Amino acid sequence: MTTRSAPRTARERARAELTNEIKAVARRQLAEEGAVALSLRAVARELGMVSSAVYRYFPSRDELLTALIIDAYDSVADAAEEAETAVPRADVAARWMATCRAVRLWAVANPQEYALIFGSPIPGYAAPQDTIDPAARIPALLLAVLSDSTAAGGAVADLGVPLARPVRRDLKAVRQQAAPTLDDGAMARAVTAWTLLIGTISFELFGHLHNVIHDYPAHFDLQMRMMSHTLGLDA
Amino acid sequence: MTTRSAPRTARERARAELTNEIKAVARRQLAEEGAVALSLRAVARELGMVSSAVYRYFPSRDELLTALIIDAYDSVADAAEEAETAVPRADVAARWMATCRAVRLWAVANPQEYALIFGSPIPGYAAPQDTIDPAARIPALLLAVLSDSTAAGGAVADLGVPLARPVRRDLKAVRQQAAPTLDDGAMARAVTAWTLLIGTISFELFGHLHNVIHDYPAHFDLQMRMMSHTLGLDA
DNA sequence: TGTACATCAGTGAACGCGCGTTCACTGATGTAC
DNA sequence: TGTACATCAGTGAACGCGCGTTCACTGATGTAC
Repeated sequence: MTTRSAPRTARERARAELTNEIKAVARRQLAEEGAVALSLRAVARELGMVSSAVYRYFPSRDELLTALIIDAYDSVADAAEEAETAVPRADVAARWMATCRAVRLWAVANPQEYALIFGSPIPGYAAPQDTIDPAARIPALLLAVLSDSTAAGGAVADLGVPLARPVRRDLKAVRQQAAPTLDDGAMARAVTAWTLLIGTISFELFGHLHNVIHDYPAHFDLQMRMMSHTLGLDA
Repeated sequence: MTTRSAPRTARERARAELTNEIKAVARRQLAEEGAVALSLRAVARELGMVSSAVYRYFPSRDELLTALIIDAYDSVADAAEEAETAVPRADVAARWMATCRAVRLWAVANPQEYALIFGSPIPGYAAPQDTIDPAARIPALLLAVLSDSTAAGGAVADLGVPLARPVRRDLKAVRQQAAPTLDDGAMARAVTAWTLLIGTISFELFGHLHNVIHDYPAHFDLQMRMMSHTLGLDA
């Protein structure tokens, strides 16, 4: 939802609007057929323009895909941040649950966009650098909650296993960038939490719990609450 | 690796062989271009036959896909079972780690086949009933290890949160079918473990740990060992 | 404010490609007597 | 064992479809003087 400096001329305004319309139509078609079936020609058709006209806005199909991917990351992160911000700062467990639930609800409402960013990579498509920052917003949010928790005296459960040196090296780099107050154990648990959050949603949406779990929200809540306990958030 | 009753006539033998050849070529093309790009025509071309001839063996593209999916489930389950069987029965922690590592190694060696079964669903393709049994083999293996562990006195870590009724209902149904000796807590942890196993591998293969984790095997081992500890396997 | 030129959006035709599936057919393999 | 008929594998042409991308073009919008 980045609002850039307002376009001045009619031409600039029309261009910004059509760019968004193209993305909106593409998003709709994505929702129906999946990312791989996304076609510039179909988008153009639905907009009533000739297929070559779309090239004035996106130089190739991949660029359109990239735009959709960035929008999806921003969209889910917006939802998560909004939910998390509404919770009193001191209640770290509730902040964690609010974040998790917001991500799941967004995913259930936008399954193809979810698959676009968390499903199998699209063959032949290489994600450019621009996707990195938006992709990091939710992990950053989780680390912020965990940092606030440990600052308030919360402690993650003992790992029960030693940390190998290469792992410590990797965790150190992330910590320095995103959560300087967390120790190695908390960082390792944070990776677990992030993996489990997305893993649980993917299992639900990709059908791996079909005929096994029937009450998805209850299942999700339990898994995330267990994680909350392990992260020391309800202490 | 199901070896059926040996085909008798030359025609039957040729048919079985060509069926396998088609699958093998399809598997190779899958590895290169991904599931969505899989085309009957390309497979036929590579086999030097006319595209319509493939229809003698698979009545449609979807049927070929189904065959590949079932083979993939069986292939990864074979690898996991073989690794798990090689470990002394009493060492449940080692059996758990052997299973996890075997699944990851298979996935790393066969990323597109992994994506076929654990990635985003293919739009327009509905998995038939035949995939259910092969898909259940690895979860069954994990439940067997956990059952042996609790039978020997091992205990999963306290959940720290109560189990809602709908969740208990779902867990009960699975237990009755696959692990009658486990209690609700162990069942809930088993779902976590299965989710985390696949989630961790998906994060690695789908690029979500790119530039974050550099030593994937060490990262994977740590996560699975932490889980082993939580499951009470190293007690 | 008015004109001359530059920029840009959108058109329409074309290139070259690949796909799944059907169908009538030839010729080889298998089976029953 | 030998023949007559039935089954099956593979051919080749065709149907009808959609795709991404390029290119020379018209006409509208914007800008500099």
